[in-house]
Amino acid sequence: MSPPLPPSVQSHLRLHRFSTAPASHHPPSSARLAEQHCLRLLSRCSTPSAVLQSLAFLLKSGLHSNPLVLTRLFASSASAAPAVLEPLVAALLGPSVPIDAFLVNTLIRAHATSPLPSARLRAAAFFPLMLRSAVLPNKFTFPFFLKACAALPGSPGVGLQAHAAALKFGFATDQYVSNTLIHMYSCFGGGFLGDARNVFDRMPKSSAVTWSAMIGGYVRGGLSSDAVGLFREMQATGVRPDEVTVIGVLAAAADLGALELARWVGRFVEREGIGKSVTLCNALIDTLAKCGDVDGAVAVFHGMEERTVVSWTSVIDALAMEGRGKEALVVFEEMKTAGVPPDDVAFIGVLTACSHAGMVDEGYAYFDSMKTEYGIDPKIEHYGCMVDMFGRAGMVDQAMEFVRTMPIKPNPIIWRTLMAACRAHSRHELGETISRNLLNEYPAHEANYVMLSNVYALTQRWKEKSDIRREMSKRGIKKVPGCSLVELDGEIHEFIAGDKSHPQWRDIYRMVEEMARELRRIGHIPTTSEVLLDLDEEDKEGALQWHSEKLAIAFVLLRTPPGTQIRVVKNLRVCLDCHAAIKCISQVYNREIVVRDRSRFHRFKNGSCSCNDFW
DNA sequence: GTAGGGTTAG
Repeated sequence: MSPPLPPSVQSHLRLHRFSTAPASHHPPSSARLAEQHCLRLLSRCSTPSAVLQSLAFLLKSGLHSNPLVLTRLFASSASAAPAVLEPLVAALLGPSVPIDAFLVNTLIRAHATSPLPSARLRAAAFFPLMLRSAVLPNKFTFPFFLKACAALPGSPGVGLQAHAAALKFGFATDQYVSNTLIHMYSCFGGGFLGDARNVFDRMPKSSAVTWSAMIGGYVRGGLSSDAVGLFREMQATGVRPDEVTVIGVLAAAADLGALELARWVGRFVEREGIGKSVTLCNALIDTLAKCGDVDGAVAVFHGMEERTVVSWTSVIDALAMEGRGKEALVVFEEMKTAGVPPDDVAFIGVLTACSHAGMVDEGYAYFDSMKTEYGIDPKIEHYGCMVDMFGRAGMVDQAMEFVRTMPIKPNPIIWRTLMAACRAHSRHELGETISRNLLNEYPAHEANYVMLSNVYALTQRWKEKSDIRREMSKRGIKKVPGCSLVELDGEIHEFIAGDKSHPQWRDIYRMVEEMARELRRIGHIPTTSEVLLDLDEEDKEGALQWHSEKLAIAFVLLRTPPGTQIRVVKNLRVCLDCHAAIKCISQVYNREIVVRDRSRFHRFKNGSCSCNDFW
């Protein structure tokens, strides 16, 4: 059904009828008039509803087969709602419309950038349509087409065909096409990163775009060290990095927790006169925060002339990560006062802040306000925050009831959040039930085995526990090894639990032993029981003493002068024993130790931690 | 009318 036409269109229709009446010598063709009107209308189409109205007019006036009008409409609708795109496609494919490359290109682009997966899926299908209609692709076709394929990382086959077609039509060596190929392959992940690198290596000429695409690809693939390495290579070749390149490097620094690098990028941007756009500042805020420099992040925020909802959200997240929930809420209120309406992502930050600071009532009020004040439908992430909030506060039954009654099907993350609550508040029976269900539904996920095994350990059911372990190894499921990173003099050093691959491992292990002696001297008792060993997600085989964070801390203690801050980034959560041990280390060695966990920051100083043992 | 980029529950 067509929506009601706006008054302007209705008045035009009247005008239209009027003008079709027999007139003077050169009667203007009604089709021509309507087309002109339509083009005028479309040139003002900036909102989905405007596009929809134009569409209604098109269908009514029979212009939906006019290629010029259609092309313009597709271009206007690139940012419009998917609901608009669907009838457009139907309009195109229904009547016999003369198709040219321009039209198909526009169509591919409009669909490739749609937020709806089904629309993106269709984007790539327009290329065969082009060939069927005996239209040759032009130089604009492949960048659009490949970008559409990049949006479908689940079906790399389409992308491979696209690459083959680009070769066949002689466009594969075009700069734009090559750059997009790098991007596309790196979006596919896994071994395709090698294909991206292949394209990159074979390009005779490269630009900042080329390097940025490859750097971004490494970051996306979790190879942030390689991204940084490639950036250094880029500087050696003399290609001038631009804003986008630098944003890629910042993402790498954020991933690695490399504060020195992040600060260096800040200075580099100033020195090189790279424009400090809102996007760049947002990346800088996020990166500094993820490297543990919240105050630096806030300083960047305050220095910005223009701020978007992303800027505000980044600061809120930064504070929430440090457990500074009250401050995060203050910023959220300031954002609203500043006239920036929060979006769904901002609410995730706010709800996380409430959850981590134990502010259940506030959290509930904000959750309600999403819908009532801002018309935002909560997504699974928001429900997840609420479950976490109840769970952390010890309201496990409320959390369970919340999950039972929520309008979205709970996903594994929701169940794992509940599990964490059960573990923290000793609700072993409920935990076991959830854990078993989870494992039945998702038998390929290692985390689910670890959880059930932890429940058995907590209830001293060693037999069941070892059964689970056996099941895991039988299925070839491995735990993710614990891994800690530290940055020293611009180098990133990586430590894995119990590994001896570092060139200085002998010194490091001696230092760890010395640390253990010192800790015992002041009365720290290592929690070596198997229960606690398994409480962590860390590999069971790695003895507590050789947990990666301890190796990393020992290394930095050896290599830096007294009083220097120690910063560690860990891929998993810190285990109970390491948490207690690091508190003591901060006291004995008089060092501030900042550990970025999988979920938050811990600042150890004078024998205590900023998380107040609540994490 | 063409390429690379910022915030997201545990």
